[in-house]
Amino acid sequence: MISAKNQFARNFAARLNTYNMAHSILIVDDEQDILEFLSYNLKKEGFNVYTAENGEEGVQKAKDLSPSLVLLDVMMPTMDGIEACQHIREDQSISQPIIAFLTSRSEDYSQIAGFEAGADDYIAKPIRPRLLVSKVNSLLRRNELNNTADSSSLIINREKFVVELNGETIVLPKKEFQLLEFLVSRPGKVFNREQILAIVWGNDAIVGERTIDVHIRKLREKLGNDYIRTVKGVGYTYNEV
Amino acid sequence: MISAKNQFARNFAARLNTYNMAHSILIVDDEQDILEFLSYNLKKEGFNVYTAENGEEGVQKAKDLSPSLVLLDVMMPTMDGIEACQHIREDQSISQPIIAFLTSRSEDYSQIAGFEAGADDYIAKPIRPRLLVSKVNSLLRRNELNNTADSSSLIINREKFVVELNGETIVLPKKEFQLLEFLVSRPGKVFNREQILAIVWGNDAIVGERTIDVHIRKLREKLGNDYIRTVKGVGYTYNEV
DNA sequence: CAACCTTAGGTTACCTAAACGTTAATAATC
DNA sequence: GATTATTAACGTTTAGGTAACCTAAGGTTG
Repeated sequence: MISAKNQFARNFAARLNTYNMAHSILIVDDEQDILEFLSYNLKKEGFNVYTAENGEEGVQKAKDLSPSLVLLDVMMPTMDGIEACQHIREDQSISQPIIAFLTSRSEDYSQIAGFEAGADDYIAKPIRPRLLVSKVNSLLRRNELNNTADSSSLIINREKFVVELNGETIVLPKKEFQLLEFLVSRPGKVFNREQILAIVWGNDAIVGERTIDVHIRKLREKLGNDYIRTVKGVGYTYNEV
Repeated sequence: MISAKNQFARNFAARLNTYNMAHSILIVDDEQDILEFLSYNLKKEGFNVYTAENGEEGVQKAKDLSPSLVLLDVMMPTMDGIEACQHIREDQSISQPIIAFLTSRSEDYSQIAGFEAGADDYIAKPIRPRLLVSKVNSLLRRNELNNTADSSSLIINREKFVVELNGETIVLPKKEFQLLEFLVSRPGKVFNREQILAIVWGNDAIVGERTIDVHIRKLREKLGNDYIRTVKGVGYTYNEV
């Protein structure tokens, strides 16, 4: 039997997927067999996969195809991954994708340089398919929440793990951050307690009813009372002021 | 209207200027065919390439042309590479370039002597074009990173494994330095333990969880408590004060 | 329409365990 | 042999959870 929590979590995830209609991923690597290996594994998961064989081509395709995620090999001829990453990050006409590097061990400089160049994460070679897929999913999921969050004066900065409200930076503990992130993911939508528990606390977590209230209260304490509205008997919703 | 391709071409060219074309490289070697081979491959990448056929000429051209990088053959008549390197390093009127030696395999002594003379790296013969290019890029990038005096008062000197904080020079052991270097690569970004381990310790290293904490503590001991922020359950981040 | 309940959520203070900090001793490295 | 890295053991902090109680909204009843 599927629990109500599980059910909701799956529905919610499904809906997120529908919105972006099968994410597209661009893989940039000069080695043909790695391209094929990654392609195969990601296509199997239902992603739209594109490939490029060097940095230059990668930047061009990032521009043309607007992928959600770019997997960049560091070592490449013509234009290496770090340079390509810089180009992508600096080009305003490119709808900024998530960028993850593919690195072999002992590429000391390049790894740090990679983050400095604006990468979000890295994936270490040799690549294990399962880990790849789970990492890719987690990266993409993070992006969905990010994208919907910047319409108001409240900016959720997942990278820095802080919230910016009217120019003021607020540091939040993990759970409070996640709860706010979830509510903000759909401004105006009222989430019931069951849904909040399923997403923020996880399908299996068993916490009391008051727990949510307390976290809501702490958020209100920090943000002001106007952002999170209680709909009695239904749930909570985030509203722009 | 400007086509996407045109647009890209212009952006791309502009960036080549910033990243590559600004760099000039001086190659010093007595063998004509090696000069040509290296020249060809580096010119193809858009670098400004100059050549010299012995140490004396190399020092002179380093002075006249102010290259960003000098590739020095070790074994040369008239004045060998190590001597030339010393001359370049000692001459205050030369805007100090990055110096890399070209060495044949198992010239162990010369490599050590080379570093003593002030070299930054060495490149082993026989030289593979791809590796050459990526190494050259990496060296030039390292230099750029070095010169990028961060907006804050913390300056990382990768050469000397030293950090300058408010004018004060702090000597850091390797691991502490690497950890700090990594965190500073993206001020504000919260790195989780997995990422820290992978980049600073290497993909395969298996060290205990407390190891990171201890190094963080040592850094805080030396820098003060305000620079590295803990995000409980998430990771660490470097923040300018 | 008072007075009374009922219900859902708000508030506070407190407890606990996980996560992190610290120290010192040992191992590795240079 | 000295410096640096790692580990283990223990101390500390704090985020997260809970219980107990409070309050407000709204419904019910005489």
